[in-house]
Amino acid sequence: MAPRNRRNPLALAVLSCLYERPMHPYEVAQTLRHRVKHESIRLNYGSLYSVVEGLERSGLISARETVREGRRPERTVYEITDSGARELVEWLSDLVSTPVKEYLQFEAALSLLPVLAPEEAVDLLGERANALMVQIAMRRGARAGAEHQGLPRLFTIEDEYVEMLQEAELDWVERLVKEIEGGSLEGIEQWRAWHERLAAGNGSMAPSAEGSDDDDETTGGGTA
Amino acid sequence: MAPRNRRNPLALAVLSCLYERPMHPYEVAQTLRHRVKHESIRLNYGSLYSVVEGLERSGLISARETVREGRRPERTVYEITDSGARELVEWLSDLVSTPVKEYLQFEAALSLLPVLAPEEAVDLLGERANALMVQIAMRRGARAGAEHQGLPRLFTIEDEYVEMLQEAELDWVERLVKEIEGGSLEGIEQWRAWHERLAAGNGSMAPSAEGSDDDDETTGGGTA
DNA sequence: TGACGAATATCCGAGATCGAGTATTATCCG
DNA sequence: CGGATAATACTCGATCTCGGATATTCGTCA
Repeated sequence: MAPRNRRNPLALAVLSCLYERPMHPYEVAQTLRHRVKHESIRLNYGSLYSVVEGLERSGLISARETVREGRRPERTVYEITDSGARELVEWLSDLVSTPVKEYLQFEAALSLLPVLAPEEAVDLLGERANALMVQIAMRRGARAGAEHQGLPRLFTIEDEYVEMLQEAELDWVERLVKEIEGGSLEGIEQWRAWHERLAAGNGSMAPSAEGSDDDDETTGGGTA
Repeated sequence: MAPRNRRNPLALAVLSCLYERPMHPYEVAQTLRHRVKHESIRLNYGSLYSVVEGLERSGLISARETVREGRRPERTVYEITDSGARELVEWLSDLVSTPVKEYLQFEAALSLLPVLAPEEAVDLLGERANALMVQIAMRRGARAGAEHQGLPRLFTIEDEYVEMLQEAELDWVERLVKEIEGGSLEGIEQWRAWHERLAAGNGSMAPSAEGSDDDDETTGGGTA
């Protein structure tokens, strides 16, 4: 009973399905698809089967039977165990109650933004803002149009969360663009200066701000 | 020259460091640490060296020399190639201009929220709200207190982004709690009803809302 | 001076992840 | 009725990821 690895939320989704009733892995996938949970939880068959294997090894689920219909591949039906049900609730509670640090692609990009020229950055951020507007509109359309086939909000609450994040990001990006264009973003002079020197053929540039006065290499840097 | 895999942003960070000057991998790590970029870009030594290997295989960087000082392990110094510099700008531009779908842990949790009892959910969401307040306060404190050692905002813009996301989430979570408590969240009656039946010993519950009218479960009903 | 921890610099193997492949049956369409 | 497409149910191998070893040197404090 190796202590489970709580990295992949697909395992959590599998547990939650088997909590309802026993299923075979492919059926779990179908269920998640029908409920559109694969848009919040990464689901691909490669991972699914290894995740299921892992859950079995840890004693959180157990194979109940393997059926074969005609000459189609065997289906192994799994059921959740008591410790599996406990793990489901514990893990889920943990995810709800405790924010974890996520490493977002856009965050990474922002952290290296000075590599791009300021005008470039403004254009690209503008593109992003447009894309976000489109995505938000589509999401709203999907929700309003189909009204989720009478599915109460509770069961698509994750969708509202993501929409709200996108809206917040859109606002922020638009403000950032204005700050760059208006020159009110601290550090923009250095940014412009470097890229002008770059354009003039002077190769070396440093996207960090060690140039001013105190060279704190090796000691200072950290925020304690 | 295998077409590079743009999954791990650490590769982007490596490129951006080597864009400034040639370095050996460990030095890249130091640089990123000093600039506190490891809080936006997942950095661990295991990945670093394999990422560097991959970049070399793809011709985006190349080993310039391997130095040995005393009897310490050899250090291989890498430099960026022309195609590496192009890839850096293209990749970064792409990340800035095009939002990608992120699979957030909290999103996953929300999508399975009905597994928990409503009162449980309220408590846990409250805990989350508190934790978020603490994190936001600490982040602000760190920024205001040290004023980033004179580091202009431009170079820590990713930090502002993350703070803004946390604030938005905090607001949203607080609103959600109120909606659950106030009973204004659509679907809450079913939620309560199921969990009351659960508590009364009736085992079977379905966290999806297929019970009312349209029943397309698993495309075939019972396969058993 | 010599013990001890921290820093330097890299490597390794177990496990996770992913997309593509396989083999069969059901469904549709004229 | 036959051929194309979709759906069913899983498998495989190549790559990626991570945490922890490894081996050396530096600083420091008694």
